[in-house]
Amino acid sequence: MSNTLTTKTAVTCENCNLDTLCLPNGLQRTEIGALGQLVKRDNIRRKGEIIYHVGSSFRGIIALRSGSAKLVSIDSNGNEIVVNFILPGELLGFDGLALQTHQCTAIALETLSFCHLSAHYLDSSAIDTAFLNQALLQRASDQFDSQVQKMMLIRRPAEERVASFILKISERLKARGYSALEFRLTMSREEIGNYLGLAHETVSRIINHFQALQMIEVKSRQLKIINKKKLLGFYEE
Amino acid sequence: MSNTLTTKTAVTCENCNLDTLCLPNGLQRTEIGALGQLVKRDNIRRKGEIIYHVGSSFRGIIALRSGSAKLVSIDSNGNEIVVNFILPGELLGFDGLALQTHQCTAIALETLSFCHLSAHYLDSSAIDTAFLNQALLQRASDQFDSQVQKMMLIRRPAEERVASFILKISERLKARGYSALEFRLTMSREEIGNYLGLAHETVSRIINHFQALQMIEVKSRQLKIINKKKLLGFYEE
DNA sequence: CGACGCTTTGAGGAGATTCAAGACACGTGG
DNA sequence: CCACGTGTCTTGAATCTCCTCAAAGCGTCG
Repeated sequence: MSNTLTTKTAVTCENCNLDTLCLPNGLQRTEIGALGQLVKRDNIRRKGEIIYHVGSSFRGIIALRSGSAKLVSIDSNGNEIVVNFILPGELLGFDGLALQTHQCTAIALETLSFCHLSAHYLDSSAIDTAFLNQALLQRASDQFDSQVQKMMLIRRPAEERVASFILKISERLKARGYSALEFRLTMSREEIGNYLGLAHETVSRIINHFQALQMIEVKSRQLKIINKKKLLGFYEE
Repeated sequence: MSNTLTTKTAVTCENCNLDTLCLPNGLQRTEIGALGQLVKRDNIRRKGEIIYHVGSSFRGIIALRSGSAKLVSIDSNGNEIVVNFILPGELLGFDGLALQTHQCTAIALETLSFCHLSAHYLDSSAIDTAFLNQALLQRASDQFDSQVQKMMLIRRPAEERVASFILKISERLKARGYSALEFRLTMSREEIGNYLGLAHETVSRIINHFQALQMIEVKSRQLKIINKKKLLGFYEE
């Protein structure tokens, strides 16, 4: 692994800059080292390519190292809904845990790289599984909490949903070391609308309305937050 | 525990009639016995009483033995939404797992009883925690899957949501040994509407519309499914 | 048996969708 | 480097679904 052609030095869990966000968070130093042995790195996908497909057997938990992805669910009529967007440092794959078969499809929104913690080791005792299981359980529950939060958001008026969406993306990017106030959306209006339960025209209208109100500046997918308080005010009244 | 005043013999995990639905499902006989030692039984709540409250510290996973409950989430503005309804044999409490603090409130819809697997033992090694952790992980993931399913449902037209709701309750009751075609709803129209993202008047209208179409028979909360195919047809076109 | 809460039913209105068309951005090839 | 084409984004107008408000009917429980 150390003789790659990249200019970077080999990345392990021990020196990964996402370690505080990713699964190792909370593990002992030695355990992180052990975990590092079990992880497959340097997986790459390009825009539109699939990370895993609905119905495929669960192969493990995935940690996004760079780039972004969307998690979509498809019902029996072929309706596709965006369950979540995944940013660097975030985990992916919990939809395959319960039934050992993925219930969703994960698709790259841009070029991305990810690490892969093989399912084989999730129930083996290669490392202190008690702690790892605990961590996984927490992450899985966290996914549940997020869905509940999203459910609450979907009940709110369209403008609140969009305001909240912008602010949440901002927060998540900030937590990962990116600018909180100026960033590029990697998903289309259509995908945002699908995620928020709105038509893409509605999303577009509201985003431009926010711009007219001096809350944000938008140019296509480039977004700049001008007045965070006003945005917050939309759903904290 | 065996010297209770009830007429039933003492219930343990080993002789509980919900064993195939509850957590022990898949455990070894001896492990079920061990698990039984850790469970607090005979907890009772009456209609409207709280099982656990949002913000309270996580004390463990709960298995509903009889009766039904609702799981509600409350946002910063005091808006209350019904996240889920819980039927006998179903598990509860996963909203407290990630942050060790409950994110939701669980409330009895009628008189109910439940078992309580103390959180203290979830990370101790009193029994084969590898297996139990695995089981818990699967249940937690299952909760996530359910929320994704619900998310998809909420995108559908109101009539589909109600049809799906009726059929899902029917299936869940059937799996627990109750009649699949005739049952009593333990929740109000208001609560159904809240759960499905509809006004209670809309729920009422649609239920009565279904009755006019000879799909169901309704008398207040008593419900009888007359034509399951027609109901299915509403969202499987 | 009376009161309260839940359910039903109707009318009107608001918010978001759908349909349609034009503007813009981006990647491709000349 | 620019022209072109495709897909994305914007904007407008008409429509529709579902909500809100209002009031009456029913059921349930003290």
